[in-house]
Amino acid sequence: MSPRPYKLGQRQAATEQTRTRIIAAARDLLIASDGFSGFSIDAVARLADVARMTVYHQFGSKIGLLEALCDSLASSGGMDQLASVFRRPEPLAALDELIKIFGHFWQSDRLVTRRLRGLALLDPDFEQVIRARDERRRHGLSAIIQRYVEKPGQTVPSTVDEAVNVLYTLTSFEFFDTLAGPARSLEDIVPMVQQLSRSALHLSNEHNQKTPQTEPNDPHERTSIG
Amino acid sequence: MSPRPYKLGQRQAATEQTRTRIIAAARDLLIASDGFSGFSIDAVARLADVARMTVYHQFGSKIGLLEALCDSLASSGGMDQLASVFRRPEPLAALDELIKIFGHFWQSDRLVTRRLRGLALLDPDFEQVIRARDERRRHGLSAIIQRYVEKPGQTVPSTVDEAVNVLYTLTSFEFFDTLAGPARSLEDIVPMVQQLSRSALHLSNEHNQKTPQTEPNDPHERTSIG
DNA sequence: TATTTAGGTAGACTGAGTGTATAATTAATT
DNA sequence: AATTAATTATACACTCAGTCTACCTAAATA
Repeated sequence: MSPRPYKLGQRQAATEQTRTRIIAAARDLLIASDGFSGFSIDAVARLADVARMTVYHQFGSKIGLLEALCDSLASSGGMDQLASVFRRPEPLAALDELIKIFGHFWQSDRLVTRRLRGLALLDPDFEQVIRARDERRRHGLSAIIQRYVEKPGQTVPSTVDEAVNVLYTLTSFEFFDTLAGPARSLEDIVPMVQQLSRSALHLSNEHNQKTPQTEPNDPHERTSIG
Repeated sequence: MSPRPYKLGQRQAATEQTRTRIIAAARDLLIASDGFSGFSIDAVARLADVARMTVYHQFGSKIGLLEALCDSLASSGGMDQLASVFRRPEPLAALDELIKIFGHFWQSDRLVTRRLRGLALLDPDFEQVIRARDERRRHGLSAIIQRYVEKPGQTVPSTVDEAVNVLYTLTSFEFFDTLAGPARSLEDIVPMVQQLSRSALHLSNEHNQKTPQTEPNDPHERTSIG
């Protein structure tokens, strides 16, 4: 009755290869197929040359497969380089590099990422998968900005949260993707995002007090740095 | 054989009411249901208290129904107020008001809009519906910025396109939605977007020449307005 | 009033897709 | 040689989109 101990040794390699082949097929299908139609477990299995049941056996469900695809994209998209960002002593240089790294990441599988994020807007389960990863970016930005405000010590914590939130938005995939549009390469817009982020930081420093909800009818308000 | 001429008079009112009821049901279902699952023609028909065939008869397909929902949202979301924007003589005031109007629009049916835009990322047919509307916003921004640069006459057209593109991104639903997050009301972030847009405009004016692709290792680069 | 038109309905049907269950196959492990 | 786990083949229940046909009904027309 008691199950005999069993370690898969050589078999694990074959299993990993099967999983990799299925994930690659899922990625290819998301790129090739028109949108999300045409992306089915059946089509993935056919493209990966495995039985449909194997996909379910390895990933449990469609969402499970796409979650594994997310992991795969993060590994191959240079997300591991993020560790070097937090070793930089200068916060603004770290911010610039973080923007650059994420620019490359968003670009590396832009179509696939777009589809995955579209699905996250429609499926609450999958939304949590994406949100968890986004929150890691927010946490990284928070660490950078914390060190940034520690030097002059001029900003209150609530304003720090606001600044982090703006940077979080400016470094989102959606911002990169919309800004790049159909023509601009994502590498071309990295400097734009970097400059916008600097501007946002300066704005956060200026407005330690809440701006009153005035009518925006006066275009002559001072916006330059005093 | 030749069909007798037929004008629907009283019947048109009843038909309009049916369409309105179906669209309202679709909107409610997108809000209530978990994501996009649970949104089916059958569910919409049941909630609107019509036969499933009636939905197909009126809207042709699921995409057709959602396209009609887009029209309905634009009507009820205050998009008609955009006409007053372009009558403003001062471009920057017009920009501020455009941002304000879109802020209210994005907020008015935020969940529904999010689902619709998520679907647009997955379905190429529906993507064109959304893209066409977004391009109208770009066109409006372009008109404003054209008048803005006519006064000092300092910026070259290619830079105008870049400035319009940045403003297009800053006024996108995705930017508002990400910036607002779960806690901030969209009305609270309208001033942020307005200030970021001003900053982006100033950056566009400063950088008529392309910035070289340097390593972002120097955090002491001048970023203030000289 | 009789006829025509068109919106709305009912029901059946195809086709595709997800997810589950069960048993059989195969190869590595014990 | 027995066991374990991956993979497979097959069948099943269920949902959904979209199409088709026939029908009912009320308004419009002659």
